[in-house]
Amino acid sequence: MAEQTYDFTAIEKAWQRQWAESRLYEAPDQPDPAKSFYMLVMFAYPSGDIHMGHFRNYIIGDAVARKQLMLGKAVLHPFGWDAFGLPAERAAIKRGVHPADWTNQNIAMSRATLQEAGISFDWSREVASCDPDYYKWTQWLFTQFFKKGLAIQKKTWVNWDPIDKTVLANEQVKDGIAERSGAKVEKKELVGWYFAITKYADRLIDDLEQLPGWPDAVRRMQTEWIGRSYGLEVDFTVEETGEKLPIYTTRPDTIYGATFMVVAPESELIDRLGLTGDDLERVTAYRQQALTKSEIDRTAAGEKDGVFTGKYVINPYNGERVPLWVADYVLAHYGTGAIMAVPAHDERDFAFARKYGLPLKLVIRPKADVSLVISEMDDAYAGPGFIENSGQFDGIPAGEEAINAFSTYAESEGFGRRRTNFKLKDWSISRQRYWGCPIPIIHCPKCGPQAVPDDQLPVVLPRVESYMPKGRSPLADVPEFLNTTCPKCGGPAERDADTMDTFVCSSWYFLRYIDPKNETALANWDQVKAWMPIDLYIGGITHATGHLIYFRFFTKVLKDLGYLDFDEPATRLFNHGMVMDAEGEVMSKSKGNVVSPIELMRTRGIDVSRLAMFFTAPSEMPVLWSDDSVTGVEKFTHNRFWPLAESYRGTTDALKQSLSRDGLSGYERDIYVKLNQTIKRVDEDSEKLQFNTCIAALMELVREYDASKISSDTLNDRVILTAIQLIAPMAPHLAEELWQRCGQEGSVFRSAWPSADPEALTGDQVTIAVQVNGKLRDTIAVAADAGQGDIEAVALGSSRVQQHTDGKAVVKKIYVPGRLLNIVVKG
RNA sequence: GCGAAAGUGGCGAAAUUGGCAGACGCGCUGGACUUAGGAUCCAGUUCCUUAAUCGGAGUGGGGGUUCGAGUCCCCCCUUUCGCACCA
Repeated sequence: MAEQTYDFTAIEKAWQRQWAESRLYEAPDQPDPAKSFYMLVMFAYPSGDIHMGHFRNYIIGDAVARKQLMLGKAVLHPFGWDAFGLPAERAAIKRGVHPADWTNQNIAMSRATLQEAGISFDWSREVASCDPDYYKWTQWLFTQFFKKGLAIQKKTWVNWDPIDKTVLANEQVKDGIAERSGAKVEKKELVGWYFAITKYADRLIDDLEQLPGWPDAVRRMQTEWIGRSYGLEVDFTVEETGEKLPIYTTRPDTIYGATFMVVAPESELIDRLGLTGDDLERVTAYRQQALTKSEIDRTAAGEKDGVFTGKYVINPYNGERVPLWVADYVLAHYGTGAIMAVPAHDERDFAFARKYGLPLKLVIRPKADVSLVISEMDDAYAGPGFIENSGQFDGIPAGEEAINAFSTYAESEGFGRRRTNFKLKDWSISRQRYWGCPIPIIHCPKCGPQAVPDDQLPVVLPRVESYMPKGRSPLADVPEFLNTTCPKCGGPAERDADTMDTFVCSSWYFLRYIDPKNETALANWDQVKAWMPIDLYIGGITHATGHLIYFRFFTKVLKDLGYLDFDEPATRLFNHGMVMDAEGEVMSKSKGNVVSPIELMRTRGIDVSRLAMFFTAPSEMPVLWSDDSVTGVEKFTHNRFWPLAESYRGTTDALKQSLSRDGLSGYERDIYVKLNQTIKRVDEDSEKLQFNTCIAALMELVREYDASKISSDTLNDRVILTAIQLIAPMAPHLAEELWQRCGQEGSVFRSAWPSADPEALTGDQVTIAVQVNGKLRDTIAVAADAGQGDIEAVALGSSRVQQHTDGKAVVKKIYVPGRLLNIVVKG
């Protein structure tokens, strides 16, 4: 046979055409749930180019999807576009292209790239969140939430982005900086829509235990983000008026040590204090400057400041009178927006007390007979100990036991109650921007906010020509959109002019893939039950406390609404590592260090590019990409793997003929064992998404394979066909071509994934490491079935071993079957 | 500041989870074949010592548990990530 070189371009194009024609990757609508696999990668924001990070993400999912196909599963492996959002608007303003056109162009470009890359997406199920057929159901979900009281309108202090001129959710602000625009976030009081995610806070934490297939890091981050704490709400009272001022504390056992109380500047409690004169002036001035400070300036660790209100409050436990302060280190939205300050035992209160000369009072002694001395303290004491100076509670160990005693007392006296608090806030979803999903609410002056009836959905986003951010939604200036009639009374009414946070659109897209063209329902719920939950969800860890909480929340709501019968959307989550340049810098256009995957695939081949990415590091680790990474796998592919087909001998049914270790001898037996060891390694490591070692195992097999030493045609062909199957998930075009060249019928992806012959996983001989006192002294080759006695005899006969045992007494011998013998000597 | 994860050759990494450290690959060195080679093939490649074996050291540093530690425990150092006044 004339040697043929590996013409990857022709091969890759030809197979992509063939796969599309045979609709190999189209998923059935209603699979057998026991034999289905939902492989999901996070859908993409259509920025126009596919970078190395996308490429890595998608080839990992692709390899899994292909292996599952070979395992005989019905595989759903869809893709789509997270298509609403601010960058489209920015591009529109900058270049004068309408956001819809800009988005559609980018989708077309990105889709073409992914199709050229040969990823096994089922393109017949593609969705885009900006498509009215899609966002009709985003709106329908909103109305469902609204009817259940889970979409609520509130006036609250919000994160305001002064550059993008819109509200941001908590999850979109990092360190007081807006994630997208980079602006310092300001506080602003606004009316907007919220999803009542806090009602699900407990379940969102507790159900994480149902997710052993999720990385611990993500579960921990979510737990901390939701931030559950158990504490006590205690009513202090204003001395003059007797009005209740509740505080929240997780340490009620330190309440006798409260020497002042602090209220957040936003708190309306202050308005009810009846402040006058200097007090009013001072407090008002402080409140105003605190509120105009940006989030980052305000929360910057360091100096705390505040002002005295001139008022005093009474501690209900001991009747003590303590001063009431206003300070911005107390957060308005957490607990009651007010705290008791125990400077002796809380670091922050300590710092504040020192700054303003407020007194300290000790209520915990570290040991039963050792008290602290205030004048010697340069930090608060937050350690263990025993309660003191606290009347009837003295002597109780501080912490859980004391907290219980104090809490029970407050409840029985009626001035306090146990409460659970969360750091998680309700999800702010109103955005004062154009390019988003319209909120399907009609504001009627008589009937209040009304959900748009189902038969009037979708509320179509009108095509407007002005989308400059002005601090209120551009849709508010479109009378044809705005003016409508109330669905309840028929009177004149106005539509809500805000659009939804794009994270709403991405919280349910995985359901739409299952039945993307359904016009009468979000999806056929029977089909949803057959495919869901997602078997493997792959994406970056950046979404740990955003999207990955939101989509769990949506799933739980839909379960409560009776549409779903499961609590969690994805049983296994995998966060792939980042792709950076060779110096470890994040790739970005401004740095000019971007490597284009499409360029790489065109010059070196798709499969070689994939193998290079897989081989460089296990999937969860970061990759510092350099084109040098390609060299090794490229040589392997062209010079070692591709020529395998020429050694193929054309046995019929080489994969089905029976072969056994006992029926073979010499090299044939060795290569048969090696083949089965390789199957086992590739199978196990690919399950863990460790494709780097899968490739290493295949390299070893191919190097050891020598056709000239094999007389059995069946064995020879078995090795070749199996190797092709094992590499197929990682190098699909190459495998498909070789499969066909070896005369196999149909696609390699319809062939059965190899399983290892359990009788053929060990060779005839094993190498035993011989140690003396734990140090390696020799290795000996023995028959695989040799007993411990035989092995000890050989080991003790070794001169290298004797060198270290002569003249010494053997104390004991430790034998690890098939691996190691350790001889312990003394003297 | 709090929390978590990770530190293994010149480089990317492997190590059956407590059992031969460095598989596989890059790079490098030497050789073969070549008019030529940045192609291909073969051999070597943790460090020290050695002609080579032998021997010794070795998984960020220090201690510990164990017959045996990259792996488990304690204390440091460094890096990365997450949270960042949540009372």
